[in-house]
Amino acid sequence: MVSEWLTQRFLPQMSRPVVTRFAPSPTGYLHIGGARTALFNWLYARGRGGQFLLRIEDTDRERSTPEATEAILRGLLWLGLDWDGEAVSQFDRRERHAEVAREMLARDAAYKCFATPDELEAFREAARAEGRSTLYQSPWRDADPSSHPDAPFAIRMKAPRTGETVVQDAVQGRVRVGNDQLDDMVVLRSDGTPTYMLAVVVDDHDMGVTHVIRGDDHLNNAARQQMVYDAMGWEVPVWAHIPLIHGPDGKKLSKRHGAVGLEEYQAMGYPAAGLRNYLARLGWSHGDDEFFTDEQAREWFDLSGINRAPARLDFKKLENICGQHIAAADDAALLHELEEFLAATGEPALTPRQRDGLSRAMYCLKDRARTFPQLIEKAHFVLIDSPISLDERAAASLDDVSRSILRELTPRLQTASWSRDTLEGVVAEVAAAHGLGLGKLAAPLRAALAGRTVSPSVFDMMLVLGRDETVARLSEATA
RNA sequence: GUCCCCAUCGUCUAGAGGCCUAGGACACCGCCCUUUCACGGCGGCGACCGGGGUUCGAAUCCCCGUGGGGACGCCA
Repeated sequence: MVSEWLTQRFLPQMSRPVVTRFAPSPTGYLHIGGARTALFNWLYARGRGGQFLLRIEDTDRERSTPEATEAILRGLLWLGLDWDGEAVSQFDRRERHAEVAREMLARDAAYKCFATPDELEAFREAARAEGRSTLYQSPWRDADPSSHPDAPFAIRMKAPRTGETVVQDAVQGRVRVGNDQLDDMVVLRSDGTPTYMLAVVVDDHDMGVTHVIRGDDHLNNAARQQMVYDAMGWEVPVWAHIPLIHGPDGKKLSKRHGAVGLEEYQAMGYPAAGLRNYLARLGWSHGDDEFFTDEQAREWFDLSGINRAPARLDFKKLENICGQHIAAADDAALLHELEEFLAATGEPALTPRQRDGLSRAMYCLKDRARTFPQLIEKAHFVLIDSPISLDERAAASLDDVSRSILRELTPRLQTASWSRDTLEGVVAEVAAAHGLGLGKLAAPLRAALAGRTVSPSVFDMMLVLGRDETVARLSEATA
């Protein structure tokens, strides 16, 4: 029992060096679901010393745009998913696809179909109206070649009409499809261009792809595509059809759920490492592990850990994971990523002074933020210039009494040694002298230093700002 | 309509016949820590879709319902 399960899940994957691929069609932005598919392929290949390839499925000339291709590449790069070699253009390989179609014709695995698109449409309409199956059975399948008209034709696969096709899937298990459900799909259009069904198989074979990890909306297609592999005598890759990502309401992810394109996630300020972690964990698990590094993900990732049910996007959890990654990140790397975020969203770049301050403040900022905008918000005190403006609540906490106490504190800070212990001692003494708790004095101090009522610890701010700036802000606030 | 896939707390999930009084994480609610916001700590709430089998024993295996999703193009 167990050994059979092991055999089914693992055996096909053990023999060949792993080659995976991501094959998006460049008709828009990079979908967050597509990004996860890419991630799974990347994780699987990288975790096994294999190759991760990229192919742009641009055979639909109407809808494919170079801008969309650019957006996809940019998105993958931002997510940190590097591919091996050059991205392959499927359109560029159309001659090869046509060659395979002709080869299938020669092998009698395919035939010329002279039915026109109008005839097909009429057939489907009638079938639908009568409640019959819309699967098209071409009269040309068994027609005598000598009776062929001198007209444009499409090349159709000669699919078996009886029996069943079995798709052995690493995620879905053994999937059986009755051959009466499979029609003679077109592989080469009457204009001589290949269809997706043909191109995908030829390319995957030629590129040496061993594992096809893709959305389960392709599960049905796998049965059809196997016919092409069989017709050409090619080895069928390991299939792994992963469930799609759904919106928070369980419906197919769409615009109305908010962010769908990867670039929107970037613009919202999620760190790439956090998004990788979250996306990897969505529909895949390794025991109870929730927070992990890329190294761990590569080591742990396996097809057997992929769930079969669609998963819903949960922004709260995404934020939480991102917060953990920000907290765990190296200060310098985080600053660099923050600057890239600023650039990507069209924000003004940091001044040298701001970068310097941020770099010194990072230690007390990063365990409080889940996204880059939050990080920037927390860093407000170090980003602003004198004279600093107070928001309404900060202004309210700087009343006359507070100001007079701060005026008393200022000269003492001018002579105190600039360490946390000393600063805490000095502030505590001044507070105590007025019969106040630390909290009472911290509020106006915070207002004076940050112009707000929410900020990092007042002592962290003083340490980051330094004596001169601290004293300057206090003098300014009490003037 | 036909075919395919799926089904554990609100969400992501652990679970491979006895380790399950069903575990973890996020969210939510308390309390603690605390100079604010956060972090953190402790605790609480909270699920095996329904019905039949199989078995000494079922979240786990089988069947039927139900509910979701996907596919049915000379789109990809």
